[in-house]
Amino acid sequence: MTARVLEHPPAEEIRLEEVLHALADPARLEIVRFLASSGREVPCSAIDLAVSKSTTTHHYRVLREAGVITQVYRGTAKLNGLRRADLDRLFPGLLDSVVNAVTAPRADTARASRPTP
Amino acid sequence: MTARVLEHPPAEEIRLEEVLHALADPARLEIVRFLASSGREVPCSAIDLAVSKSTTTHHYRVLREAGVITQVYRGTAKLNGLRRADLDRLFPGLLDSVVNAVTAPRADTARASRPTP
DNA sequence: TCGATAGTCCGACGTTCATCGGACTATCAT
DNA sequence: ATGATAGTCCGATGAACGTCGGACTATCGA
Repeated sequence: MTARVLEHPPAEEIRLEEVLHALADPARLEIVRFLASSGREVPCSAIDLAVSKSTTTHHYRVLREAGVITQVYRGTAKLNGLRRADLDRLFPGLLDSVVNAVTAPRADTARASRPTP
Repeated sequence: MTARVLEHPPAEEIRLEEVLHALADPARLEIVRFLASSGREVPCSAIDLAVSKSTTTHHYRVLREAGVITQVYRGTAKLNGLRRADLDRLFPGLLDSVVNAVTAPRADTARASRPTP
């Protein structure tokens, strides 16, 4: 059918509050860290999140709509990449500080086991 | 005269996600920026937020419980200060990047609107 | 003591959020 | 075509959030 094109906010419309909100979730932070460390575009399935498939889709959309990542269809997959250049220009140092931050072990213990489909 | 003491999370318990969430609100971001630029402790009333008094209290509490600010009673006032040392040690560069970020660039400079991955 | 000042606490209300299962669509390889 | 793979869309649900007014407490100065 139609080429499935995904909406991305132009760099000028990326808002700090939205970026911070997007980064303020453990699953999304994990995605961003993975993308930052891998340095390339990866499909959603490359990152094993502890949530269901629909929730995963939701988190990627939040990141894309906040301007944190790009998403491009490629075959049945969808490649996700960090918008590092845009973010580094708009908010210098932010991405690095978030990615490099050493996170303390969470007091909250039992991690929900991933639902079995 | 009960010494009204406020609970602050020890530095080891400050979690990045909570800090990001605390910073992801316009009112709270304004508070943090004010504190960062003033470089000293100021009472709540020093920052004129566009919300009610009870909402203001709420925002300061969120910041304190996330480990972003300190709050100390002094007379009828309550002095708020940035936990810059703790934050800079735990998440180097984060505070500076958030405080120095230029927010809301206008659309009149709209050139290329394609994301740069 | 009294008033003014500074902030807290307490419901309440509507919104947004993260999460899920399940049905669905799109693409590729065979 | 068929099946496998990858992700989307659609309600729904319960929790968290931002917001408010208003009554309340604590402190200070006159």
